[in-house]
Amino acid sequence: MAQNYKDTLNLPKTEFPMKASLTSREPEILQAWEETHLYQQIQKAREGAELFVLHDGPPFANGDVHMGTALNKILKDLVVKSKTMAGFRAPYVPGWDCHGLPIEFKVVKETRGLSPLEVRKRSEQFARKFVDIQRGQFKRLGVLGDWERPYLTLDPAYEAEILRSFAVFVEKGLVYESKKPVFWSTGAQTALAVAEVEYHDRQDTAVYVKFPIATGELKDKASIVIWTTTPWTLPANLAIAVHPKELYVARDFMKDGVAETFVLAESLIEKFCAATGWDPVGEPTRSFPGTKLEGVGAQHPFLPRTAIVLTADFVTMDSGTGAVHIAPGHGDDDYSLGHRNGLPILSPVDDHGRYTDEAGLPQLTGKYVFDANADIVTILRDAGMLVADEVYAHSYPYCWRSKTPIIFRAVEQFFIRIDALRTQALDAIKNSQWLPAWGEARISGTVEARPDWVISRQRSWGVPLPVFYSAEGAAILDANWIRKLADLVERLGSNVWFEMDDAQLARELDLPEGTKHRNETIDVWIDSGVSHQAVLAQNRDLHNPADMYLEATDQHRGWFQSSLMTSVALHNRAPYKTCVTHGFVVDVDGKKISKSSSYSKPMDAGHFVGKHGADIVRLWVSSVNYTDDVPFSEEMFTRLGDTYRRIRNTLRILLGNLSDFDAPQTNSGRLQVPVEALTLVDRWILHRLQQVIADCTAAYAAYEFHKVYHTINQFCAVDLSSLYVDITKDRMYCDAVGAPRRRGTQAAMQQVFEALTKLLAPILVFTAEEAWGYLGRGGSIHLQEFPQPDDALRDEAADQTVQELLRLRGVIGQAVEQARQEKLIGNALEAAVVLRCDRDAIAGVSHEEIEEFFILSDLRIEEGTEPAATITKTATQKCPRCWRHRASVGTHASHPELCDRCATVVENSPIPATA
RNA sequence: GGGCCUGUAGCUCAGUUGGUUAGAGCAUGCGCUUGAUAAGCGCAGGGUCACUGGUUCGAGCCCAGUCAGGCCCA
Repeated sequence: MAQNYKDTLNLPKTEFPMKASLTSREPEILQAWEETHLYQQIQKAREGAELFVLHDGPPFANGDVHMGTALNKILKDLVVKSKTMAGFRAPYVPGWDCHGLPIEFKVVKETRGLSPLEVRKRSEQFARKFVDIQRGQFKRLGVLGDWERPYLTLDPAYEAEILRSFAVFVEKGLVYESKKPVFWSTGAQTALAVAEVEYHDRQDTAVYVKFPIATGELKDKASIVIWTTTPWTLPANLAIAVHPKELYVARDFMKDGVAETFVLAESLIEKFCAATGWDPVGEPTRSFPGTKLEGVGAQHPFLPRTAIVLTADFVTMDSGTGAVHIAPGHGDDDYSLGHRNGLPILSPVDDHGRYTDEAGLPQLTGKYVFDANADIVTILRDAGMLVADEVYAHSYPYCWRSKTPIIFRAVEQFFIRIDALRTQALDAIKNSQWLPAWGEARISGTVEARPDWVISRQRSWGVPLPVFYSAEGAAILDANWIRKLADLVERLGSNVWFEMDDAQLARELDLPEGTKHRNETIDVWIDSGVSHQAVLAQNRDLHNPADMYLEATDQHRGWFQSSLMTSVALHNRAPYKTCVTHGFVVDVDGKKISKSSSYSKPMDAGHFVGKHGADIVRLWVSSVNYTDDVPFSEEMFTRLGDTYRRIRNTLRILLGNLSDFDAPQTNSGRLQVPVEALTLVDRWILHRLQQVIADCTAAYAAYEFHKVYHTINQFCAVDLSSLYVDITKDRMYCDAVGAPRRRGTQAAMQQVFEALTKLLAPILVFTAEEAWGYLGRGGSIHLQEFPQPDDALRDEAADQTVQELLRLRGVIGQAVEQARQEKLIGNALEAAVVLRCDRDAIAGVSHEEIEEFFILSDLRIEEGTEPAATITKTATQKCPRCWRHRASVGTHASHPELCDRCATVVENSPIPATA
């Protein structure tokens, strides 16, 4: 019988499904966006609005989009979408870094023995393939942008801008040539990248060699002993390095009746003796720190030259003598130490790894250095400079291609003078905003410390290094020639450099006859580093400098810096106003993801999009504080699914409650009912909504997306779901359809729904769009602007009163809970509650509203200081329509079962046809 | 080894210029509801604020060190 009354209720009605089915619904929405050209629509809608340019740092076009890439791209999209909804014109032009070793390496690995031109053609195919793959994956994440016109560093027009920028560097005298050691394959006669080196076990002759001290206090009295596993590098020795703080001694040693005074690290004496058979004799001498040796000259063991003693932190005490043989032409540390101290680069070895005349050993000229090791040992022994030799087993780098041991060899490289830019760069850093603020210290640190920038690469897949050579072989850096080349490249692509022979190219560029060129390329960090010039300055929709760069923290040394340097060189300012950084994706234990094998596969973003949907991935991004490392786990995704469902159901119940409310089709934002006509809870929820709007828009403006997430989550779970929606159920369901207080609540809900959907739109791009569609307003939510807090809807008094009521609600809740435990009542609507409290605190709220607020049937309020509630079972009858136990049940003649409110409603409303 | 950074409930986050008993949501447990129902509501448990020492009347917050973790160097 009671069932009959269900049909007289205004239950929520909506087609908005409870189940999200994101994995199938998102692609449909995506398709609709494509068909309606949503991105273009948005740009058009913001025409003339203030411009905000987030410049995309180009990811490498290799591999699938993983969670780290997704994090970065979604953060960028959150910025772009929130700026757009804040009223800015925020175009987003995505880009890809297409040149460089990671791609070339994969191509060369697949097919070996390709010509440079073939390598280039295959690399381009490879890059374009992954541009397409990644583009699809980024779009699937809900990232909106100019996907049809991205920037690619391999575009001829882009390449031309790289060359034109290079021309400016040349013009300003920033580019110079010098030698620098690189991994060199003597088998393949080419420079190698770290990735092309593999390590094999190998036995070499290690030697202890003495360098008689030739200057200072110990002149002619002692010899510094060095240890090396590469005797062949000794002809290139120019210095000896000692640690500045470690202790050294000058001490007598004896072997086979011969006594000598050696200088070496005190802590290594024992090992030295064990390895060489020399024994210390005489009194231990006083030790002294390495700095004391600084500047001392020592005679080269077999060449007429003096090696200078330098101090260096890289000297370790794990092996050798604590005195390190330095050959600036044959080692990285050696090079930088030599460079800092003004030593020349001596690298007397040819492409095949054979000594040249420069080695100063005519009898060995032309000999392969690894074969010459034995000769060097002999020379040392004959000269009386060999302290000891030993067979030494170690792991040694080999060329992965020719399987020959590699050598460190200095070859001509081109550099950019950082010293000429450093001061201006540091100023530019100060003039930019860094988020978080410590980013400034971090990039300043790297800029202060960085050495000159090596910009030449002995590789094929890149923009040609625009250096020409005279017939005599002298390098020519000419800005005008480079500009001519840039024009040619813009027309025909950079392959011309590799396709044309010297004569052809000279003719094409109108260069002197006999001008030659080589197959070297520019460091790819220049490619992406000039994107401000090649993209921001070229695209009329954008501007330079950008408002924001947003990348992971490793880019302080990477793109943030390379872009800064090139921009300072070109314009003497930073290419960005603000740099935002985010951390890396780490697992639950805060460990690097790649180290945890369990995540090796599912780290692809596609895995999670396919399993949970892009909106969940986006919700993850929004939920974390990205300035730290970003935690990630399966559990988090489960939790996020819960949060998502809570938000979705909140939107759904609001829509359901609004089904019979005539939403205005045009003007949004206007409350449909005068505020004064609203009940307390309505005024309160509108007040809360203004706070939520203010908090969320402020959080968006500060790029603190996790605050948006938490604010909305809290608002949905507490204010709306457990309070407002729950409290207003009675009036929404049971009041007459057109009852003023019901309409008032709908007006408030309308406000809440609209604001909530808009505030969610940058994060839950698909769900917000879907929900927006049910409002019947038409168009995409992404064309809308954020709501603004309306002071007329703020109501501190209502908030105060509700805070008081919530305190009392807690007291009642506990009492009701206890009554339930005691089986006194089941449902709280069966309870008769006597509440003792300070009546003044809730003065002005009608008894009816208070009962409704507490969701009670039978409440009596008595005056008291300390709030307390006592529960008994109510004596009144249950109204089968509204389920409240009311004294008025049975008083109505035509509907004796009903309470007076319900009886009136039923009497005055036509029973729906379905009944 | 150096530079920069992080460390608050099982998870994600709050925690104002140091000032009562460190908060929220989710998760967990126990109930209620079956008119948001592969939903909703209530109540409860859960923290040596990484650790150690210091400054202070008082420290999650300030200082030093240790441990753990991240990025970049070496």
